[in-house]
This record gives sequence, structure tokens and C-alpha cells, in this order.
Amino acid sequence: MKIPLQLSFPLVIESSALRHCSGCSMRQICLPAGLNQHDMRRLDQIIVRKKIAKDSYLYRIGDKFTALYAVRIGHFKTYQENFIGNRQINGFQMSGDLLGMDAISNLLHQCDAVALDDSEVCVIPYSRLEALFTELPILMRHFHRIMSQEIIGEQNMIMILGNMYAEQRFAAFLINLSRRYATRGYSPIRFQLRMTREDIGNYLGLTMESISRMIAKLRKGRLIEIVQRDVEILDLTALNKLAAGIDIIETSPISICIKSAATEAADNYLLSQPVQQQHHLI
Amino acid sequence: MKIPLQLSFPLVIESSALRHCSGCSMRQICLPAGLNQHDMRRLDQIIVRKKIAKDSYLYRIGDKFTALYAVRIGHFKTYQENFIGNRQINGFQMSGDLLGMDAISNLLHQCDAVALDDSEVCVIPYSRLEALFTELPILMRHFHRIMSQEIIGEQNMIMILGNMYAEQRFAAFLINLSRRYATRGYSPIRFQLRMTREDIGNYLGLTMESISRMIAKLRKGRLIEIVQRDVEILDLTALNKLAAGIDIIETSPISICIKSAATEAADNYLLSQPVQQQHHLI
DNA sequence: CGCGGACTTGAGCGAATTCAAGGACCGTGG
DNA sequence: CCACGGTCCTTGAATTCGCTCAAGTCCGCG
Repeated sequence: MKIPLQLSFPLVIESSALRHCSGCSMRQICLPAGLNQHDMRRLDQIIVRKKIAKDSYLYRIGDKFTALYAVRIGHFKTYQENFIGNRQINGFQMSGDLLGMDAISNLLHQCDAVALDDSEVCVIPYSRLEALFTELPILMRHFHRIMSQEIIGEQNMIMILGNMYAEQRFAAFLINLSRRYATRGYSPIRFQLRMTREDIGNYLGLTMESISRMIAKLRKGRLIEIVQRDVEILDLTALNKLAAGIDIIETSPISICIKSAATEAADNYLLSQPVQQQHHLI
Repeated sequence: MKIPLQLSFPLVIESSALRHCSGCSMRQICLPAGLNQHDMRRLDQIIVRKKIAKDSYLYRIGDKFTALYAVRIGHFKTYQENFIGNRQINGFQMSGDLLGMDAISNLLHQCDAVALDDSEVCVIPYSRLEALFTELPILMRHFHRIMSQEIIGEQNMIMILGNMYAEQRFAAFLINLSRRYATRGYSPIRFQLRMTREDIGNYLGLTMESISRMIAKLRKGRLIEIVQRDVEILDLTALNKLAAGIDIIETSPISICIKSAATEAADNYLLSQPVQQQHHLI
């Protein structure tokens, strides 16, 4: 049987293995981490993939919860909305991250999830997943670790919003992205922001203008270089200290300098943090 | 066999049933919710109780994680600490609340948990609990709902810290306590604060002084009455609107009045929120 | 080339903080 | 019984960090 050329194309690039967890580059970060080939195939059987175009919704607040989603390609943001229409971005998700766990308790989605890029997700029907847990305890255990990690991520966010200055917040934000890209095999010092300044500000409890000012400050301090949305981290050590509240960038009339504090420990502290964060800072 | 009188006392008040989930007044809120008698007994078998004196630690940051804890009697606070020693309170836990879920992923506790009262907890060994999940899917499902609820609670906290004014934060705090006490069968309009103003401020990303000022403001507005730590909510409707950002208390030179906004919807919105929150606002 | 969205920068303002002083309450010990 | 010290809380005045408002720049795109 011959398949028309224009149809064969997607079939060719997505060979059998590539269409499944075992062929996915995120398998060590994502839900199937730790599963053997056989068990991974069990998980594969309940998953389908779905493309989400840039700026369109993966799900919306109030939607019925049927599945979790693992980001395969692209980026998302999730936000809540309060009664008077204010939005608060909860997180930015990238490949390997799991979305929708906040919907498990009420069976309704609590957030909007919007694609920042043209993206692709794995749809994981939740009832079937829970059924699998009974048969695959390793999968269950890893799922619990992922939910726990989500809680830790949000606690870090609470620390940032409750305790840190604008400068520290923004530094922590960059460090978080850096770590997460590193975990995924990308450069920790060169990456692209996928969100607007407005989104960053909203996420960090600041305004767009404040983000702009913080960028200017860190650039003048020669900690980072940012052109448009292309980020280069020039001094990760200093950035870590800044986020930790150990150093402060001082603005003088003539030049900007970094107060070099004694404690090298700050680096160790910040760098020793688990790298496998989900979509929150530090 | 005779038991000396002074030993018999605790044995008498804790009859067989009372020492177990089936005899616990929190069983519909806590982990065993939804289990039948038989399954509840299975859970009972892995649980032991433990008393924690006021101001002492249930666990500390870095402690090895072996068990989750369910509050039976009393109150706790949990806080993180950052590198330079700043603390951030993550939540206040009361009876029926589960502590320690953030430790599942790293097998190390991420917070300090301190008793605010003389308290008692149920110690739930985690490895045995996970083993039970395979046999009791209902228990597993409820556990997932609890973790999801924890995530929602923290997202609400993020909304509060990222988007709300001091006044709104404090109102949301009171409403949250009110709801949680109501769920537990206590008065939603009269209760005692178990924590200092400093703790409240820390939790809400404010200072003790600001909390004091917000109390004064709400008292003058006749929304609440607070003497020491005894709270009486005089106008829950107005408090809800305040937290939602619909009304604002206006301070005039002569008197204080509440701008009465049209939208009664605010009440419905706020009151329709799930009551079963864990230890976070709204 | 002109338009619009995203971003930057400056000036003034305001909410909450910091600093400071004082008050209320509680347990302890004389 | 009251004085004493400590902790917790309140209140006022000055300060500050980040916000609001406003103007202007940059860049991609039709």
C-alpha cells in the first residue's frame, strides 16, 4: 500500500520509538523517570500527544479536569485570576514539566495555561494514570516526588514574594531559568526569555517598569547582558549572591560596583540546591 | 491485674476506639476521609500518636523524612529559612491538617514545624503509607487530593503576596481562619489567634507594625473586634469584599465608613470557594 | 515608511517599612 | 500584695522601594 508523499513525512520523522516516552529526550526528567522499558510502554499506552499553537490555551480556569499534561516541546505560562480580574502568573513551564496537578482535588482546573511558543504536550488521562499506579509503584512514587517538588517550588515562590527585594527577585528568576535549562541539556548562561517583561513582573509581584529597571541595573553591574529577550549571564556567582541577599549592587554617580562579600559559601548553598525544580524559583 | 491509679488515667480516657482514626473527630477532614471501617483499621495499624509541647519542634529543616504528620490537637506553624537567615512562614496548621508533604521529593524536611500550643500529632510512616496505597486505592486517591489542595493553597498564597494590599491580605487571613474553624465545627466568627502579630506579618509578607495598624483599621471600621488574640468577626460580608478588593475602608478625619459597592456577587464568589482548604488563605 | 506592540526611562507619589517611644499584660519573686 | 522584667503589642514620624503616570525609543511587519 502506497502512502501519498505529503502524508508520509510526519510518519517518517516520528518513528515508532520517537513517538513514545522511550524515545523522548525528556524521559529522565518527566513522569516516566526511573521506569524500565516494559513499564514505560505501559505508560505510553495511555498517552497521546497534542499540539498547542502559540498564544492558545491548553486549558482554562473552570475546565473539567480529565488529564495531566507533560510539556514535550515549547513553553507555557499558567495564571490564576481573582474576583476583580487581576491575574497572577503561577509559573512558566518548559519541556519535561507537568501541568494540571492543582486540578486533582476539585476536578476543575484552577488556572489558565497558555502556550508561549508553538508547543506540544503529552496528554495523560488522569483516571488511567491512577489506575496504573496500583500496578507500577515506581511510577506512583515518582509522581509523589513530582507533586512534592511542585509544593517546594511554590514555597520558594512564597519566600521570594514575601521576603525579597525587586533586584533579588529578578536575579532568582534568572538563576531558576538557568538551572532548568542546564538540567535539560541547554546552556545555563545563554538562553531566550519566552515571556514579556510584563509577564515576568506579574510573576514576581512587580511591574513591567521595575523589571526594565532591574535589567538596566544588572547590565550596568555587568552581571548579565540582555538584548531584547536574549539573555547572557556574565557572572553567575555574583547573581547567586545577589539573589541570596549577600551582595547588593550599589549605584554610584560614576560607576557601578559589586560589593564583594566574604562568604563564598553563598555559591555552594545556592548551587547545592536540587536542580530538578519544576517551574518555580531557586 | 491491677494497674496503678496514676497510670490508669490516660488509658481510661483513650478507649480503644478513641485511640484510632474511627474515633477521631477529624476523620472526615483528615487522611482517612472516605474509608470504610475495615480500611480505616488498616490505616490505623501504621499510625502512632505523639505529643509535642508548645514551642517545641515537630521536625526541623534538614531532618530525615520518615513520616507525614496529621495534627490531632493543637496548632503548628511551618517556616523556611533562606541563606541569610530570613524566615518565611509557609502556613499555620490546625487539627486535621497534614504536615511534611514537601519532604517527599528530597527525603529531607524543607521546613521547621513548631507547635504553637501543646499539641498532638498522628505519625504516619511514609513508606508504609505508600505500601498501603497499592491495596487501598481510595486512600491513595484522597492523598492525591490532599496534595493537590496543598498546591492550591500555596497558589492562593502567591496570589495574596503578589497582588494584594496589606488590608486585603489581613482580611483574607482572617477569612481563611474563619472558614477552617467552621469546617472543624467551631465558630467562624469567634476564635483565638494562636500566633503573634509578628508571625502573622511574616506570613503575609508584612511587618508586625503593619498588622497592628490593619487591626486598628478594621476595628475602627467595625468589621472586627480584637482584644489581645480573641477575634470576633462583626461583618463577614464586608470582610469578604475587602479581601476581594471590591470595597476599601476609607479613613476620613471624622469617621470611618465602608464604601458599599453594588456587587453582592463578591460574597457568593468568596463563599463558594471550597471550604476544605489546608493551611493557606482564601 | 508608518503603525503597533514591547520596552525603556524619568519624575513624582504613595503604601508599607524602619526607627523610636511607650503601653499592656503576665509570671515571678520579694 | 505590688514591684519588676520580659514579651508582645501599639502608635507616630520619617524614610524608602517600587508604583503610577507620562513620554519616548526600538523593532518587526505590512
